[in-house]
Amino acid sequence: MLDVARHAGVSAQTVSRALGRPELVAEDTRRKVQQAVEALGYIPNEAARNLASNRSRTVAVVIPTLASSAYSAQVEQIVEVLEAEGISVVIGNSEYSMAREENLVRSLMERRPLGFILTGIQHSAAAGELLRNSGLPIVETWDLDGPALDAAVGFSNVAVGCDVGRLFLASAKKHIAFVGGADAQDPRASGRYEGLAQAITAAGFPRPLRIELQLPMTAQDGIAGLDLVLEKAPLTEAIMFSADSIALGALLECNRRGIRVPEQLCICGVGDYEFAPLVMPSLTTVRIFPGQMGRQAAELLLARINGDRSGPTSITIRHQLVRRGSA
Amino acid sequence: MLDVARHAGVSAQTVSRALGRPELVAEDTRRKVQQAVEALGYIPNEAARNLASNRSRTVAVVIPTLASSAYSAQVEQIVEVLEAEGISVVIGNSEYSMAREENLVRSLMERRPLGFILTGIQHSAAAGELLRNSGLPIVETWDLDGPALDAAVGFSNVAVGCDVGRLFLASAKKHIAFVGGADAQDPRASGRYEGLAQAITAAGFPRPLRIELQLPMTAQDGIAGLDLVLEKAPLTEAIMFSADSIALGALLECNRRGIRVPEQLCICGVGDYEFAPLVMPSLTTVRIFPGQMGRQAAELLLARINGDRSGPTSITIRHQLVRRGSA
DNA sequence: TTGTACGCGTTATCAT
DNA sequence: ATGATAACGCGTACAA
Repeated sequence: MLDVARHAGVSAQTVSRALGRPELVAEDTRRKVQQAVEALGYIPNEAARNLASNRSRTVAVVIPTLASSAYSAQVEQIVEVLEAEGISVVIGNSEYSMAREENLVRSLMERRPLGFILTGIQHSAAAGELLRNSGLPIVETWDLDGPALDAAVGFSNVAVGCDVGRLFLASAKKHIAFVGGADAQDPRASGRYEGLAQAITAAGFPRPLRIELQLPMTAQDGIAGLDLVLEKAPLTEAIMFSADSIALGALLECNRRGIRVPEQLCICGVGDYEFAPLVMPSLTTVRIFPGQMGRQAAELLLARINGDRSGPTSITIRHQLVRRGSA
Repeated sequence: MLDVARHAGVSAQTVSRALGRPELVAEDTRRKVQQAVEALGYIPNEAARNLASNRSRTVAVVIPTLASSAYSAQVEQIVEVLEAEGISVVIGNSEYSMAREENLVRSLMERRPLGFILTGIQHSAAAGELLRNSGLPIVETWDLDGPALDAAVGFSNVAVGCDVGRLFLASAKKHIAFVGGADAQDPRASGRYEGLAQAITAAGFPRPLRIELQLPMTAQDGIAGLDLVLEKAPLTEAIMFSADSIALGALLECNRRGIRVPEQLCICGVGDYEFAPLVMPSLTTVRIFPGQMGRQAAELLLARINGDRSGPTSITIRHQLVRRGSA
């Protein structure tokens, strides 16, 4: 920066201002500085900037994985919103592990980010404390079924499960099962199961069987889930899967085995993945809107970063039962 | 850090060492420092660390978008490899624009990243110069059909097009068309078209029609591409689409219109997206391995960051024609 | 509108 | 194995 200052015949401070707050610098000076910057190929040092101003231009985002289109769509929108503000996004993949999430939070804190966007409202005690004590704006996503650390953008997984339960009931199904991520890894799945169970038991039918799978889940795991259901509860008439990925595996396996869907067995997923309308029969599912969730999470975080705590502390992203052929 | 030093009864420098290079510190001292760190909840300041050491722990990744599963799968693996080394990943979305890519490179440079992973080998002149002059390790992905700035991991898009061309020829199709991204936005599509054209013209048939679409492309755009092909070249017997997403739209539209696939019209995509085996008829496509590409790119970058320039400067990720029902 | 002095929190270097 | 001192490159606060 000193080189640029000399080249432009001004002080270093003026260069700093010309770059950071151009409105405080005379038009003429600014141009000279700009020319010097280009002539010398000067690139400001973000670390020095952060250290001096005690402020980074980074937001930390922690998600389970980018391999699932729901999370990547969410991150895509987060990046888009924040990039426009000159804020960059540092990604951490927790791989569905709270321990890994805790490590990520700890190491991301070293960057002194402007804020955090997290997945879910379930964190290790240490991570929660770390986040709370930081005093940073924090937006949690994907789960509105409990208290947020600071603010949350998402939906109620319980409500999602409820909707599916009611759909099954409307088709006069009463032997219901649920296949999804294990409770310890996937609290969102647990919420969906709870909602399903509430709807079913409220109608006077027995609490659905729950099969817990290890994450990440592929279509193959869906078949395993189907097998377990049929083994433990052969009378099952309808299965809710916690994600379309595993619902898909089960659906195709039913076709192979000659189990008629939805006559013999109803199948419903969550997510409305790209393939859901394409399979035969087409997959009934619950549509969620991860991109919107990402966008709103980023915008809410931005507001809070800018000191605006007047906004809502919780934003609901709608979900939508999409009834197709499989249930 | 001074607080920690006082609490542990040592100097700040020892704290720094205990954290950064524990092997240089006596076992006993290290434990005391560790305890002080935990007692005080000390979190190192990455900006200060970067400034003092003149070294960040960041890698910059620039891709067109995370919304496409190919790119997000790539980034997922990059993050996984680098996270294990304590390096974090900053993402930039170019939205298929070289101008935006240039801005991203410029602003990411301010973080003094350890290296860059970029998409494609086509960049604006200014971006190229910026990257070259930085002296940083750079890995370009997705395109091996030209000279890399530094190193490249990917495949030949020309070869992909060639393979599809030969497949069409093997089915005795000679009126061929190509639908894909516009040349200015999507150089990878241009490579695929060139390969296709090479194969077709080498067999003595006319150069295929090329339809150029604006990015990003959805299934809907595939229908528009199909329409244009049928309008400009009604005799077309086979269409290569530059991505499965648009091939899907065209395929479903053919079903709707009663155009028999593959008898009347062969359709082939690229990417082997999740839905490709699921549609009717199942989609013939070229499988690529974005996750592998990401992993290898990250590993190659790591090696170069560590000063190891002995490795290859170009790594080929295999691709694979997957013949299914549509061609 | 511009310049001067100082400090941000850490690591490198050298000394002990 | 540990400590003292000097940077690292910039923004803030204040003065001119």
